Amino acid sequence: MANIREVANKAGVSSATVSRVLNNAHAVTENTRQKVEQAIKDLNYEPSMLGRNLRNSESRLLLVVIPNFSNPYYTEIINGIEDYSIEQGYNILLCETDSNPNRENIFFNMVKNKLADGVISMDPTVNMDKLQELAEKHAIVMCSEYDEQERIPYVAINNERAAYKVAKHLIRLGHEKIALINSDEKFLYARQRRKGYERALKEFGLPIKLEWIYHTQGLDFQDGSQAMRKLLQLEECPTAVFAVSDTIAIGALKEVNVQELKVPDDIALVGFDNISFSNMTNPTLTTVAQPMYQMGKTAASMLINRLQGQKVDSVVLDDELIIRESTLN
Amino acid sequence: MANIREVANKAGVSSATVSRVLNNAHAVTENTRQKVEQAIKDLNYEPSMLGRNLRNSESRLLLVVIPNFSNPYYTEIINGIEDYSIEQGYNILLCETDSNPNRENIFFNMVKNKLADGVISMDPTVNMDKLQELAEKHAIVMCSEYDEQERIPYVAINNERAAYKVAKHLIRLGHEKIALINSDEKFLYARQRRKGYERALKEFGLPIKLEWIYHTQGLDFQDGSQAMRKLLQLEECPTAVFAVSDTIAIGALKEVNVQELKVPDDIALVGFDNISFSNMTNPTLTTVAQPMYQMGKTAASMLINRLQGQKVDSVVLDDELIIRESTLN
DNA sequence: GTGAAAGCGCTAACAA
DNA sequence: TTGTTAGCGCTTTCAC
Repeated sequence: MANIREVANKAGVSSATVSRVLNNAHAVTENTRQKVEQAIKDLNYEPSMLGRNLRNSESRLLLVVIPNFSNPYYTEIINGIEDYSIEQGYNILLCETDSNPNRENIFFNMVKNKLADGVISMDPTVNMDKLQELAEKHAIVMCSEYDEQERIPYVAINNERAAYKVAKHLIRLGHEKIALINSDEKFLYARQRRKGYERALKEFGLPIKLEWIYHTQGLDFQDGSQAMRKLLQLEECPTAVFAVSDTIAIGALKEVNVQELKVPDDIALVGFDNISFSNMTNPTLTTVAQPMYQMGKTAASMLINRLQGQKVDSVVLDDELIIRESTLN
Repeated sequence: MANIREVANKAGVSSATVSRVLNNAHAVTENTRQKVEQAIKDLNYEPSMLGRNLRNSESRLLLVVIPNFSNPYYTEIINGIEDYSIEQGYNILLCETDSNPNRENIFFNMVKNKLADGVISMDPTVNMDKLQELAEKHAIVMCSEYDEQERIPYVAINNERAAYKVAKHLIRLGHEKIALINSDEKFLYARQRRKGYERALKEFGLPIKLEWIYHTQGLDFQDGSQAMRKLLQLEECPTAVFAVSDTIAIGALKEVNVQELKVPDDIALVGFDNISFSNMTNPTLTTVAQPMYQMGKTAASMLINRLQGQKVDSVVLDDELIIRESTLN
């Protein structure tokens, strides 16, 4: 692969001039420009990003950190991030931590090493202290999950309000025994959604029973199935279940089917995230849609603005309750 | 952020020695090593990948090209690729083409630009000629889909045989009217799976009816629903359907449910890929499991071996028919 | 408008 | 064992 000097030689100019042509600098005669462009074509030249990036000390690579590829929740967000980034001349490096601190370290080092310019973190299991430390010297934006002390700009929805809406929807349908399948409350979103759930129950004078609040280990289908199994074993069985993720809700739905009960007749069910599968289950799943693509785009634009020296503020977007068969009367 | 010279100054050695310490070269006294390591700590130094990569003219970044994030088929493969790559000190850059030639170009340019060392292509819509051209100067491995002329090493399963097994399974259950929901036969895997399907039918003396072979536009749920709708409108309705992807099969299942028919009683159904959702549907879906994680690992190891100058050969792995409720008698 | 030269941070060949 | 030096490919002053 040819380098810039070979192009310069071939065109009979200096490498500085070639560089000017490459970067659309104005101070180049039309004539020289054409000679250079011809040489570039002849030699099939492609400028090396490595050299350029070293010189400019930027990589134009953005790190996107997620806990896990297999949660479809992230895919639309990533689409949004990627579309915006590519449009702005950045590429994204998708990093899966598996909630493993070692892998997290590898990725953070890439930023310290200048292999990436900034980070969009969507990992709720992230070590906030380390992220915070990184944020002192590097551009970081959080998406979905965020730092409660708001030291790092984020884009998210109002989880408390969304959960409140879900619970209220169930109450209006006449349910009085409403269970919550929550994930680990070490996650901010989990604490917030629980708050919203409890606020609605209180507001309508319903008791909050601890045995109706189940905490899963993870967000896999099995976690949902297991949770539902436990809830169905209770003496006083709930008539409605709100799961804080669609994957959990789908696992729960499976368990209801296995036990030959019916959704929504025996048990109403609500999920969260509106992943594409939630519309393919039988019955289809009532859920909360986050504006995922928009969140991704917003996160990317915040990060890139930040890299360009602007100060950016956090953004809270609107969610939407999508009512489907799993909560129809 | 400190650079290597500052560390060298602080430790009272030359930058070459610091470099030796960083790269675990043996020719360093324990004493010097300690001084250097202390200086590194004191200055909070992290070596710049940019400088290192330029010098070594490698990026230790591998491009993984997929058509679309939202097909869960790819997630396990990517896990395999990523685990192996990280273990070998490479990182992966996940690239979604959306089957858009422009985006494909962007990614290929990253290789030409030295921003990535090699490519694992899983995109069946890839422009084979361009990929072939790239392969002349760069390390490329294909995964799942491959070049029929075998000019580029690949890892895949035997699609013809897998489809044959599926059709035979349905025939043994007594089905004689077996439809195929295939994707576009511009894809090699689609042509191969059709061949296997037809071979089984022929072998058992069943006619191949063109109206029972439906071609979808894409691999989304809707494509499956639409295909099933058409098949159910036929005068002579099939009693079994083989869909070449789980996403299609799940869409098809949805349509069967909508029409208030029963799987497997009215229609038996088989998918392909064993995505995690295929075990969550009601009924659960019979499908073909590709050894996805293994495929990913294999593809990564082939690529890295290639980068290290070895010659690599294509690999064909074994698949497995997973029989679940959608084809139970 | 163009070229010469310096330097981004690192490693490797060679010398000592 | 360690240091000196050159150079990876590019951009950007500063001259001219």
